[in-house]
Amino acid sequence: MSSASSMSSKVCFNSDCKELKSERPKKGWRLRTGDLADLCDRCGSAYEEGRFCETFHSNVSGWRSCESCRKGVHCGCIVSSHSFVLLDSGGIECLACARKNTILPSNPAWPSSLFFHPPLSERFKDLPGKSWNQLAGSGPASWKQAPSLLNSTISSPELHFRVPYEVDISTSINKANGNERLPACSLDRKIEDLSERPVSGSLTLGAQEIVVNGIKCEEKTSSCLNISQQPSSLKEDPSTTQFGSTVTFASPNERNGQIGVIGTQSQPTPPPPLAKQYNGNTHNGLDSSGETQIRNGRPRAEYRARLLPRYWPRCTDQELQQIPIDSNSVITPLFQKTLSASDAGRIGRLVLPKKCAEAYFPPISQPEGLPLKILDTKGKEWIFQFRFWPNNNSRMYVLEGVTPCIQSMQLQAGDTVTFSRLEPEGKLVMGFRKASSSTPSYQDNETNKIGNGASTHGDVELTDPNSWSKVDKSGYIAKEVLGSKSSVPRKRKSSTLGSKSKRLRIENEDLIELKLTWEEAQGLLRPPPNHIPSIVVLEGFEFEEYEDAPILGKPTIFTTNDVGENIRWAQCEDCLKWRKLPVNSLLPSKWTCSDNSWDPERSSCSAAQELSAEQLEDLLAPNNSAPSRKMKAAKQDPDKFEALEGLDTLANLAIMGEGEALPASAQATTKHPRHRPGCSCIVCIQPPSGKGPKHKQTCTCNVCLTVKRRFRTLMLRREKKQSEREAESTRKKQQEQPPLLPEILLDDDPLPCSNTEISSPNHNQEVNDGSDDDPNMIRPSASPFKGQIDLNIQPEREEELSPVSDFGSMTTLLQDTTHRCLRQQSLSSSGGAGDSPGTQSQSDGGGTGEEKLSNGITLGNGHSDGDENRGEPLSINVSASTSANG
DNA sequence: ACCTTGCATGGCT
DNA sequence: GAGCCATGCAAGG
Repeated sequence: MSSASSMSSKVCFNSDCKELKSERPKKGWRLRTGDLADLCDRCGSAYEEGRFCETFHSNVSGWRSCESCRKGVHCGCIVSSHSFVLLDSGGIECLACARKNTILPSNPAWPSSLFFHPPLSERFKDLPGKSWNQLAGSGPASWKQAPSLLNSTISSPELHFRVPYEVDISTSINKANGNERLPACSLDRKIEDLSERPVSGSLTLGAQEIVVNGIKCEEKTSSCLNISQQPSSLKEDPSTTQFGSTVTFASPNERNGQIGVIGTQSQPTPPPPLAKQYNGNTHNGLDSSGETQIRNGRPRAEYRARLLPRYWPRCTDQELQQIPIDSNSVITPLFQKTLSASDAGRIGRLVLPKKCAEAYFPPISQPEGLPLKILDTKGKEWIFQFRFWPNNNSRMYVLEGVTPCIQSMQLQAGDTVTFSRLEPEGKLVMGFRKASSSTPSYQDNETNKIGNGASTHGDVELTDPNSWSKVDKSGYIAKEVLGSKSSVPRKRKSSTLGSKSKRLRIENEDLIELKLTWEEAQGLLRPPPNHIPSIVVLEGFEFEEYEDAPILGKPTIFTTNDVGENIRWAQCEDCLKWRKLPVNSLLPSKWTCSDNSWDPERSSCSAAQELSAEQLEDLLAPNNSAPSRKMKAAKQDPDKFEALEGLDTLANLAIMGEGEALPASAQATTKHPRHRPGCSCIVCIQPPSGKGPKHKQTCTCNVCLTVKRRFRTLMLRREKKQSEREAESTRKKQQEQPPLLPEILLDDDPLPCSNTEISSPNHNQEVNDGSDDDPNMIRPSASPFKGQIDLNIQPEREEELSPVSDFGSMTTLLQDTTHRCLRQQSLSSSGGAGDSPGTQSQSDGGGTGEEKLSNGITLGNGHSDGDENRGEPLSINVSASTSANG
C-alpha cells in the first residue's frame, strides 16, 4: 500500500471496505509516508471511536487480552499498534489500564514513530491530558522539541536507530506493512518528515510523541512519572541507552498545564541522550558552522557514552518551574556541574565535562570556540565563551567569562550549576543550586551553609513527591533534623575539602544523608532503666519489647576535679544554673534543680550556682562545652549550628541513662549501657583505637544478642508496615509519600544497639567499620531478610539504603560531618575524664583516620558525656555495599 | 606586580 | 592504561 495510491484512491483506505470516500474523508491512522489514511465515514467513525479493529479485524489474528481488564485488544495491525502496552512481564495491557497503572506507554519494539495515529489521541481524548501525557511520555509541549532533536539526530548516519530498535523497527514494519521493509534511511526520512510536519489540533499530541516514544521513552517516562522504572537495558547496558533518537517528555507536573518540564525528577535522571545533539540551527541562534553532526571530525554518535552520574541534572520540577519561560517552552535538563574551586575562582573559567560539552553545546572546531548565550533563571542573558584547549589528545572544554554570572548567583566552589535547554528555542538555561541549600536554587539564593558535611532536610521536601527525592539514585535519604528545624539543607559539600577530596566532594552529592530528629533519636535508645518490657515470643525466642519511647538523657558536661574525680554538670532547664551531679546519674531530658536529688542544698532554682562565672566559662569553654560551642557555632553559621544540633541529637543519645549506675571508673570504657563493668564482650575488650575486632556472627555478647533478637522483630514489623504502606501508597499515589526514614527511625526500637553500631568507648572510634576484611561479617549487600545480621551494621538503615550505591560516600560524609562536628566541639577536653586524652586524639587525629574507614560512622556525643559517662557513644554504622559511581 | 591565557601536570575514575 | 578534569604554572600583556 502506498500512500500515493491511498491518497489518490477514491475508495476508503480500509481494505475491508469498498465504500467510496466522501469529499472530506475521515482521517485514519498515519501511514509511513506521514499521511493519514483516508477513510470513509463509516470506517473513519469506527476508527475514531476506537472500534476499528473490532469492526474489521475481528476475524484476524493478533487479538490478545489485556492483562488487567481482560478486554480484548488487537495487537496485530497498524491501526491498533498504540492501543496497548507491552508488559515487561509479558502480555499486554490496554491503554486504559496502562494509564491506571501509570506505566510506560510505549512499546519499544514498535516503531510508533512510523505509525502516527492522529485519531488515537481522540480516541483517548477522554483521558485526562495529564494522564495521556504520562502515557505518551510526553506532553503537547514536548513534541515541539522533537523536530530539532530528530533533525539533529537522525541525519547522522551513526545515529540511526540502533539495536535493538533497528531490528524492532523493521520487524514492526514488516508486521504492519506486509513485510515491506524500508531501508533505514527511508525510515529516518519518514521520521524527519513527521517531526517537521505540522500537525494540528488534537492530532498534535500523539504524532511526535509517538514518534519519539515509540523509539525511546522508557527512561524518560519513568522519570516523569516519578517512577524509577528504567528498563533493564537502560540500566545495564549503556550501549542501548544512547541511541539515535531521543525523546523529550513533559512532566506530569506541568506548569499551568502548559509547560512540560522535561526529564525533571527529584530523582537524578540521566540527561537526554548525549546523542541528542545540539541543534546548531536553533541553539542561541548561533551558527554551528556546519558542525552540528560532526565534532572533532567524529560523529556525535561517539558521544553516546553515558554521562557520569555526577553530571546528571538533578533539578526538580520545582526548580525548573522557577525558570520564567514561555508557556510553550519545554525545559530539558542537560547536565549539571559542581563547581570546583577553579570554576568558582576568579579565573572565570568553568570547566565543562567533556561529554556534556560535546553533546549539548554547539560544536566547535577551533580552540577559540564560540560565544554562547546562556540564560539564567531570571531570564538574564549571559554570554560566555565556549571554547576548548587541547589537552593531551583530547580537549578540555571551558566556559570563559563566567565570573560575573557566578558572582551574580553568589556561587562558590561546591555549588552546582545546571544546564538545561529551552525547547524549542534551543536556548541554554543555567540554573544553580547552592551546595548547602536544601531547596533548588533556581529560585533560592539563600545559603544555608552547614560546614560540617552533615545536612538536614525539611519536611516539605520529604512529603512532596515532586520535590527532592527521599531516595535518589544513589539512595539519598534525608531526614529532618530536630523537628523544630523547618528548612535545612539537603546536602552540602565541604568547601574546605582539600583538592584531593574534590572527587569525594562531588560524590558526596550522591550521598545518603543520615539525620535524626530528637524523637527519632529516641528510637535508637535503650529503654529507661526501670522500664518493664513486654515479652514477645517469636520462634522460640523471647523478645523484650518496649512500647514506650525511651528517655533521652539530658546533655551534661563532664569535668574532672583536682583529684581526678569525674564530675558531671547539668544545667537546670528553668534557671539555667549548673549543678554538680554524680557522673552516673540518670537525668530526664528536661531536668531542673528540683530534680537534683543528689544535692538537696541545690535542689532549688533559688540556690546559688556552685560554679563561679569563671569556672562556668571554663566549663563551657570550647573544649568542654557543647552548648557554648553550639552558641558560637550558631553565631558563626546558623546552618552549621543546625548540623551541630543534629549531631548533638545523636550525641545526646550517649547520655542516655543506664539503669544501674556505673562506677565512674567504668564510665570511660563503657561502650554501651548494656555493657557492664567487667563485661568481656568484644566491644568492651576492644582497644580504643577503633581497629579492634568486630562483632562476629557468633558473638554472644549482650549487645549482639540483643541486636539479633531485636533484628528479627524489627524485620517482622517492617515487613508488616511495608505491606501496609504499599497498600496505602497505592491509594495515595501522586499525593504525598510518607517519609521514608521516619518510619525507620521512629520505629520504636528501644534498644540503641539495634539501631546503632555497637560502639567503642570513644565516640570517634569505630568498632566496626564495616571494612571488607572480615570474612565473618555479613556483607552489607546481603539482604537483612536473609536471616543473617551484620552485627556491625544497622539493619534498618541497610535495608532502607540497600538500593543505594553510595554508602561509602554517605559514610564519608557522615564521617566528615562527625569530624567537623567533633572538631568544632573539641570533645573531651582536658577537663574530661581519664580517657579524654585518647578521645581527644581521636577526635583530632581521627579526622584522617576515620575518613579512611569505609563503612562505619560513629557519631559520638558532642562532648565528653558520651565517653566518660554512662552514655555510650552512639555509633551509627552504615555499611556500604557499593562504591560511589557504581 | 598583577592579570589573562594557554598549556601541562597529575590525581582520579 | 586511557581518558577526564582540577589545578598549577609559565608566558605574555
